[in-house]
Amino acid sequence: MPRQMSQNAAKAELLATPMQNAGSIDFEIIELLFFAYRDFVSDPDQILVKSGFGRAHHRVVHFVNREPGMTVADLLETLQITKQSLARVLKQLIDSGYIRQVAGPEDRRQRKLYPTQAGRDLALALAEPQSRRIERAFEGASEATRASVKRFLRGMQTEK
Amino acid sequence: MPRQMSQNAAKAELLATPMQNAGSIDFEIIELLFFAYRDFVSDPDQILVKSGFGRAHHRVVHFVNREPGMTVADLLETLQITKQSLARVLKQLIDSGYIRQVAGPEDRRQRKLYPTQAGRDLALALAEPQSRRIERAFEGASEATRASVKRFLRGMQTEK
DNA sequence: AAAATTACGTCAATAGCGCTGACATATTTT
DNA sequence: AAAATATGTCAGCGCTATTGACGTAATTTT
Repeated sequence: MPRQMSQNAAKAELLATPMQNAGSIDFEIIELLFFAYRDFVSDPDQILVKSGFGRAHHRVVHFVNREPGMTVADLLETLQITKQSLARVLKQLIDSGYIRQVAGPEDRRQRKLYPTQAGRDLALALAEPQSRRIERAFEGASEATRASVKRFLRGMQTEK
Repeated sequence: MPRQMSQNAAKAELLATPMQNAGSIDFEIIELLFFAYRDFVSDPDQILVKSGFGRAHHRVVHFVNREPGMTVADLLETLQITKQSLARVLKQLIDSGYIRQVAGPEDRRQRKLYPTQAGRDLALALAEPQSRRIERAFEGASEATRASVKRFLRGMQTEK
């Protein structure tokens, strides 16, 4: 029965069993991270499309608001992207009046970045739905639990 | 002194104070999520470039391994992308021998997706460094803490 | 003072991954 | 027979990232 055999051979290479518990890998939490992060960024994404901006603009406006006076090099270090990637996004935010550059007082090659009031407002508007989502996820949680989650997230980061 | 005044006016629009504690928004955890997720996906990304694949391939190969026999529609629902987005990625995985399609036994319009052994191996290889990272982040944590983190991540998801 | 380095900007080309819109085919349902 | 469904495909586009190369101004080193 060559026909049957070849069918079996073909079928034999297909795996019908769900991947789980393989080598003590927790696939569930891997998926939870994927879904959680996807929905977490979906809130600001919806707001950003209205302004013609994207996720990259969000990141820039966020960190400049968090640390006004940071330099372009600081920002590249924080975001871990290339200056060519940053260039367009930063230019658009400056042209749109959300961020301004000031030559460094000591080192005038540097461009210190500051938010305008519009930039601050935008950063807050983007953070708000994310914050609400986080509060909802923490609903009923103790301070200890919040601390545990933060410790976990810190532990997920690559150490530099 | 019009010159001085215009200088002051320009400066007045720049905010030098770091954005923090505004309206009880926890900016720290927002950043922790960003950094944690970025580093979390960096592990598989490094492996994937060697095969000429990307993050989208990872997701497809992951979920097909988690639920062998899922249809294209199931996958689109899970990933929440369009079929056009999925098409190229899925085709490449099929052409490369990581995934196979089988016509649905009841509804022959359906294409049930199964991993090959190579597909299973790839999914495991990609999950492994992520799992190690998660274990490191949980190092010393109790079962209760792990459960709390999972509950938090579940709470971050948009309810359907 | 000249040379090297640094901080930043920019031009050009490319890749990955998502999107919309339109159309085609096979199959199942009505 | 007609309508709906599941899937595939073509074409074009947008956003974000990449590498490589080059330019300019300012600072540091020699």
